[in-house]
Amino acid sequence: MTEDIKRVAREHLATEGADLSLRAVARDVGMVSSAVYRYFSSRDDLLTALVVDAYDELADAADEAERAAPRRDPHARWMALARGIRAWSLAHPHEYALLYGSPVPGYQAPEDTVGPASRPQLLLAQILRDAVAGSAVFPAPGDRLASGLRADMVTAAEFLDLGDVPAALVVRGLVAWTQLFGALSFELFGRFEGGITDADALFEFEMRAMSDYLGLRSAAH
Amino acid sequence: MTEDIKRVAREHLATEGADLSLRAVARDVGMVSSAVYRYFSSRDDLLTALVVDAYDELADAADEAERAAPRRDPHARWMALARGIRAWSLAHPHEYALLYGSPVPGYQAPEDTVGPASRPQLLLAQILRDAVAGSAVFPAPGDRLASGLRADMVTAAEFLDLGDVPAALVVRGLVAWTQLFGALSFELFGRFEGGITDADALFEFEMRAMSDYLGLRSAAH
DNA sequence: TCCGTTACGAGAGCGGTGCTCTCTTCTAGA
DNA sequence: TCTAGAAGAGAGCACCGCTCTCGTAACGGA
Repeated sequence: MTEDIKRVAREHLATEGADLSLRAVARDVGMVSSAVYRYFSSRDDLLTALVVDAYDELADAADEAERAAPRRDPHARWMALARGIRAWSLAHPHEYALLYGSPVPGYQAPEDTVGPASRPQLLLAQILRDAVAGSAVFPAPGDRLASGLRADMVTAAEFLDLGDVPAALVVRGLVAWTQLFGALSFELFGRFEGGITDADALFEFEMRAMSDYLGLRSAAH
Repeated sequence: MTEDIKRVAREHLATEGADLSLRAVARDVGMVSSAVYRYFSSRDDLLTALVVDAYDELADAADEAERAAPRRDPHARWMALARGIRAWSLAHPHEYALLYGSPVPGYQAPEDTVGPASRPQLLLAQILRDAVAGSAVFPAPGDRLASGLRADMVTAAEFLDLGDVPAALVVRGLVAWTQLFGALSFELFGRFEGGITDADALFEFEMRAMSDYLGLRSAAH
């Protein structure tokens, strides 16, 4: 039953967006609204369940896309990861907005979303780790990091299990990650409406630029 | 009266966020909800007015910050612009979400927002134009642009009145712009909660990286 | 001065929302 | 067979956006 409600809610999410109505979902399931509260303690609770599912779906899709790239080619893996994330996001714009858009008013993402939320980042972390281990990354220039920034990067490196990845590369990974989701947000939230017609080409350019910025080596690049 | 309503609505926006209630605004103004409809034909109409105002405020703040930087130092101007945009955004998180966050469900930004929406971008355009005119930019490497992407950049260059700025630099400007707003969205939408403590330092690093990427020359850089 | 027009606001009401409370029914286990 | 608990129904509360009607006050022209 819980799965039934989530399924219908996902459909509503896909068509109407984040302002899904618990009553409408209940109607579609064939229940009265109060009955839904047997399974979800509130509308936010239902939303949280969808958020967690969406993170997992995104991570699965990205993981699968990334796995198709040759293991020893970090550039190809990065591009595959980025394309995989974008493909899922374009196919699920409302879910994307839920995950990476403005926070739903009055909705505070609870603790149990941070685990799933970090899964996509772990995929990039793994690429960087493998690249460093396999010497498939050009040595990062000696960026001077402010002490607070360096400390944050060390913490992040521990959290993401980035063994030998230097802090200077970690922060560059964060820059690339920011670029990726900035690009997706621009595209999905309609900021390209007036002007950009070839969003595919722009995205490819951006991700290639980030690959260069990360210093990822590639067989054919 | 219209200004009165907008003022109160802005206050509500600052405290509650995008789900502002027309009735609550009316109460605070001292009117009954139906009276508000004399001034705004719908809640979306009121929201649009706030959006336009917010774009203008942001552009004004960014413009003022940018003007404080030396005219012939494009790096300093870019950093000042970025810092100005960030400062306004941190001071007005809900407005930022309204402008650059996920689209409000069921709300379609009407035509009259595209003008104000392009104002901030024009500030970057001016920096690039001056930098090229004053030879204060390292020649952009010969990035190969896909034909569709090149065409889009030419169109954008016309729209933004970028005279001699080459397409390869225009697209880099777009990359930097994307990075800027990606960073702000991450910060403002709470994606830094677990880990980043020195957001200032990270932002400085990112914007400096983008300045390098753009090839902006600086007296002391 | 009188009258008609117009702007402005109040009020009731419609259908929708999230959520709570109470009540009934149904089912599984002792 | 009896009982405890789960599951759903229904009514109701306070809120929402929005529409319609009505009263009032101000103003301009004859």
